[in-house]
Amino acid sequence: MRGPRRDATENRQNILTAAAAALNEDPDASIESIASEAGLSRRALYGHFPTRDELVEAVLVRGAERVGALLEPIAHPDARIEIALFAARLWAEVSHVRVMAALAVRAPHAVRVASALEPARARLRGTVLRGAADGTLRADIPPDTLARLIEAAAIGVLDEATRTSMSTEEGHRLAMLSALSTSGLGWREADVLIASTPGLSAPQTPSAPPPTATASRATATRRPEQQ
Amino acid sequence: MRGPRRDATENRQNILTAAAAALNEDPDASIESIASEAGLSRRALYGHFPTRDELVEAVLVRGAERVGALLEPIAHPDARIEIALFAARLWAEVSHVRVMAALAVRAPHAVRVASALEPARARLRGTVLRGAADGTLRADIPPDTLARLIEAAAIGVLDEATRTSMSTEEGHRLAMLSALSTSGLGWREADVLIASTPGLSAPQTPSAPPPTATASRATATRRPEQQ
DNA sequence: GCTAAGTTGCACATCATTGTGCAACTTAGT
DNA sequence: ACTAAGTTGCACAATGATGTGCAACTTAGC
Repeated sequence: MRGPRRDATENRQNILTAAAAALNEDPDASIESIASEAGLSRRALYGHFPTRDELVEAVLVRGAERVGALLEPIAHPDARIEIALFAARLWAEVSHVRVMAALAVRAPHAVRVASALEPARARLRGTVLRGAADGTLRADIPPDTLARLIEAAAIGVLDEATRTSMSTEEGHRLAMLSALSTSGLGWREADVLIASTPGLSAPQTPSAPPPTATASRATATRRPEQQ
Repeated sequence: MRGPRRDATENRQNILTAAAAALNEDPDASIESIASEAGLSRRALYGHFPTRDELVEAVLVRGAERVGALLEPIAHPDARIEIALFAARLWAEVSHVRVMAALAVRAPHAVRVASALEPARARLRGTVLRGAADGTLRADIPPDTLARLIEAAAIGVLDEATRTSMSTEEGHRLAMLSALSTSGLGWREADVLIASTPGLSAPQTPSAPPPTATASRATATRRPEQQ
């Protein structure tokens, strides 16, 4: 009789995604707003997370894990293509990535975000390094710096995608183009590479195609009093 | 007998730059912290700005004006070069630009920042449009979008510059490279363009004495501090 | 249908921050 | 040296958000 209830653990996930959405549009979103977006009372949140900070932390870790897991299986002999694939996959996780990017700016969380993202970043650095070594990527910028610039460029696209409603295909393409351009490719090269490489042309998202972040808002306050 | 004192108006400037610096590392910096950074008491700030919001607003407007004024005189028949020049000038105003970028994310200020930056952005859009029309810039991304991506890329460099201490020369070069790459140039093209165009090669800061080679050690020297 | 897990609403303490009022002090400008 | 402009420090009210305690209620799982 003392097992944790099923709907409770599932609520925990709701809270996390609600928090991600809320923090996405305002990094200072209050517990209150997060709770209402999750369809719970403020008080109930404390049953799952003892502290706002721990909640944010959880969102962070979860996001970083997702991104990490998403990037991990990607591999390609051509560093350029691998980077394009990175960008493409990142696009599938727009909201998570943006939350982290937004929180990374806040002084208090900066360190945590950094450490949470480290694995994924290390991965990118590795790819950039390889590309610089075999001449497929630019050689005029130190690899470590270049890796961060690519990341920044990718996040730029994600921001842009959120600001203007952008179709999934368009975002997918832009993310790759941006990453490739920053990597040193001329725009024609980039276009050709994308067009001629099977697997880059279309966003093959089997799961859920994320349109553009947070859909529901405003009318909150209402809680699900189902049967 | 009733003229405003000289040191008071000069304190106002101190406050603004202090606020810029403080908000730069934490967009939520308290009045207290801003005051102490400016060397004044919290109470004294209210003698200059009635409200925290108005202070932030002032920082914003000032930053936007600076950037606007900085970009306004730039003109070049070649859109690519004009963009490189934009990036270069932006580099000279790192802190101001970064503050605005950081504040642009905050929900409350987003609109104001946007409108304050509008002139500068319009300028960039114009240049991108021209470049797209005459074939010097990429044609695979809608100009308006491209303009924002270039902006994002530039800010990415600025962030990177702030994170790692970066020499003035390095930052200058990176800012231009990043903008040009996003604009569609291949890295070799970009390098050649910069090298072959007089006026792009070095950060022409009349005030700061160019570090005479002796200083630069492995660990990059310092980054250009604002006034 | 029992029961513990989970939720709710409210009251309450705490805390950080903002913005004001006021008296005393210091300084710039004349 | 006189005076108004500016500054300081303190006290104080007002928020707004966080986190806790508690009693009552609802629901999932057995």
